[in-house]
Amino acid sequence: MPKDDPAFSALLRLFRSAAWLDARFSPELGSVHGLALNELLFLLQLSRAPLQRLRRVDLANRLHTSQSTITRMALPLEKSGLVKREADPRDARVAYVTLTRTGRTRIAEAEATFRRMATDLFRAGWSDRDIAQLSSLLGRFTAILPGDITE
Amino acid sequence: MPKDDPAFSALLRLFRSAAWLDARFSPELGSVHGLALNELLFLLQLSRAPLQRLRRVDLANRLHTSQSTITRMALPLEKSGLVKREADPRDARVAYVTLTRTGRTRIAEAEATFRRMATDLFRAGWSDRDIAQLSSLLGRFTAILPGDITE
DNA sequence: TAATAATCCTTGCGTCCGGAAGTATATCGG
DNA sequence: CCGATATACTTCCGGACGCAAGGATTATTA
Repeated sequence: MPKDDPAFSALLRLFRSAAWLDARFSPELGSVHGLALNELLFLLQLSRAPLQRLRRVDLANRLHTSQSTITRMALPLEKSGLVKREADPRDARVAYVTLTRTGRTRIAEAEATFRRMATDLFRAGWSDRDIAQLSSLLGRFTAILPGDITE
Repeated sequence: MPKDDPAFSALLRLFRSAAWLDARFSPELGSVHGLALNELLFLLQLSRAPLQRLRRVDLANRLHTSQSTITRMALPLEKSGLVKREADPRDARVAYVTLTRTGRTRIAEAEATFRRMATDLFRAGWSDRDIAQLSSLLGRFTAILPGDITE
């Protein structure tokens, strides 16, 4: 067993951090806007997409989940009017998930509180340089992936 | 909407990275050692604990999951002999989860392949300094938490 | 000491998820 | 033009999870 293995510890800490942050943010996010973290990321992808819409396959790839999960997640969002179903005139197989006007305002509000939670998270003991560095390093993973939110 | 918000993008990228790495590592890990990623982290915690054992509550806190999940996860691991149940003579409420001898060898093997996957992950375009920096920055989150694997 | 509260674990229930199978449509090769 | 293959989506099924309730044991406090 290696004495010092930065790659190993970095990976472990990444998983631990994600699990911790998920457990920490989910309750507040759900109680404030009625959205699970997954749903926020779902809507965030749509808000960044051209025409505010995405095919279900692409959404699945961007969220690293299965197509069946997208189908199920879209249903309640449609029922609450945040999202609507659209057809593609060129290809009858695809069913776009499109952000509605109310969906846009809702995700804007949720994104605002999410940003506030993010800044609060780094308030204690993090310099601006630290945060930028962490974002940059993690960006090496996400840059490869489809749907990187670079703003 | 802020033009540049490093805290926001860092948090988003952290979640995206974790989801991607989970999807990437789980299949290989499962096929090679018959262990899910959660089970690997489960056993890893035990292997680092004094006497190779932990109370179920502590295990739940370290893995950021519920007690009922620990109860259910322990069952198949007991059946395959990687883990056994132990009582505390001082407190009849606790039921330790203890790593068995076969469990020790199994987690050692799985940890080895996990380390190899970790180094492979950073092979392209990452300097040793980058990896150490990422590990250090993420360590600020995990250092607060119980069960930090610092080796 | 006795009642109350706190802790540890398990079980039941509802929810969410991934993979396989099924349906519909599009594309490719002859 | 037509069969074969590929793609997009949905549905079904089994597994994994969190929460709330319950049972057992320990700690606290009057």
